[in-house]
Amino acid sequence: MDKIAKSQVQKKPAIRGKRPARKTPSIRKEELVTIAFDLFSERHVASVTIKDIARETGVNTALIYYYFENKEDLFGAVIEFAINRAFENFRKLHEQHLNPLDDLNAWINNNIEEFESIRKLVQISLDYSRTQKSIPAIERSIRQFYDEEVRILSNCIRKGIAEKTFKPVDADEFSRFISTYLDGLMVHSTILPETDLDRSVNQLRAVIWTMLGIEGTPPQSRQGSATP
Amino acid sequence: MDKIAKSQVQKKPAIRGKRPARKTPSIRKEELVTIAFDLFSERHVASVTIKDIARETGVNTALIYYYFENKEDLFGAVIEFAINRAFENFRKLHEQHLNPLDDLNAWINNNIEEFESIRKLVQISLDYSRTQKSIPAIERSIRQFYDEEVRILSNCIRKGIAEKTFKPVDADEFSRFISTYLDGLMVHSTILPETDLDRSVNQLRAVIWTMLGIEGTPPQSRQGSATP
DNA sequence: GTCTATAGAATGATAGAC
DNA sequence: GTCTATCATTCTATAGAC
Repeated sequence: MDKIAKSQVQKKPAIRGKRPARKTPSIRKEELVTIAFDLFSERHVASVTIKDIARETGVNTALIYYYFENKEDLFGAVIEFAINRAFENFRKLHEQHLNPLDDLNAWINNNIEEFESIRKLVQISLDYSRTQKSIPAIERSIRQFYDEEVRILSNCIRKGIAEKTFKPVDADEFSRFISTYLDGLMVHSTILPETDLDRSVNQLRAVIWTMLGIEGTPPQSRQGSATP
Repeated sequence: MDKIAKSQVQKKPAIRGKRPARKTPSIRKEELVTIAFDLFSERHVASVTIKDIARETGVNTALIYYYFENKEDLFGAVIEFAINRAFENFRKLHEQHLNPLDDLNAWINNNIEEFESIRKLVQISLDYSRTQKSIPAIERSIRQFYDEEVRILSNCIRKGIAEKTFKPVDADEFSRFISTYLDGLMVHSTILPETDLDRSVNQLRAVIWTMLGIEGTPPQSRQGSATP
């Protein structure tokens, strides 16, 4: 319900020429959730005030309460939004079924490309978890997110093992291991901003390649190097 | 300065029989920091009120301001406390130099034993990092903590490689990898409380053993199993 | 839909008695 | 050292005009 998609930018022919800022409910709601998402991931929920969100969005405080019951409600919408977006990405991985090795590479690359947005999601999930509040729907979503991420990888590894491309390992267990490492990387890059992501991911690849007994060296990622 | 050690429970012969709660400054300060540490790791700094800390400690709000300038000052003291405690643990690992394999096991076991307290430290460091506030001393401490943790492990691995017990790997890189995974495990166990720690650590051992080409199966940890 | 204005409820922090 | 009392500020949330 209440889908938030960044595409539809239909501006609705201005119901009356009265006020300039008037927007379609869905658009405005999307805007608020998006901005709140960024703020909540940068700072903790309790540190972000309704005023901050209003200011950043360029609207009045009261408007937020027109769209959301209260701050907690908005927070819930933000988590839901972030998880839905993550799931949309997973779909991409589901569709293309190449060979296990290419699938594996696609999975890793997806994690690199989406690193920032996954990092934010993880951070917010972490904040949510430390709330004593329990919202079953949210908890289910978070769990599903992790399950799905691991499931895709696990399937790919299992397939590779079946066709003897990979050495036999416990696919579920090893997938969870990889997923956990990536979470660690997200924490690291927050605590120590100088963390070299490419290097860390290459190290991960080295481990995966060894564990799965893949021939040859894994593809290296090297994005921006300051000194050539 | 202002060492906080949980041992010295000297109650100081009650300066005057006037009030029952009166305590030595260092004792009281330690008490406040310890309790604040627990609260700050369970919930975010901004979600923990001075009143919460006062109530939990069994003192009045004003007393906190007798020992600390303000909330931020207390937060700083808490991080410092947590890091110092972590360093004390490292010392233990520095002293006993057995063979590389035993040292490696000792390092892993230390991480299991201290898991909860390290998890709290990481969580608080993460919270600190999201503050725009920059306290150089704190930042240095956090960095030192990670460096030291990795350095101990790296030395051990390097030694093992030198005496041909371990296969040659980039010791620094691989140590950082392990440290990152453990951070991930901490996040995981917070977000998904049902996370099986023993299992996750065993999986880590499996990876380490393979990467370092260690003969035989790694020691398994199995603490409490519900169904036998 | 969006804003102005403001109520009502914490919260961080201080003055001063004991 | 520790407490009582209280202030100033900040923040969530609402009522009501446009």
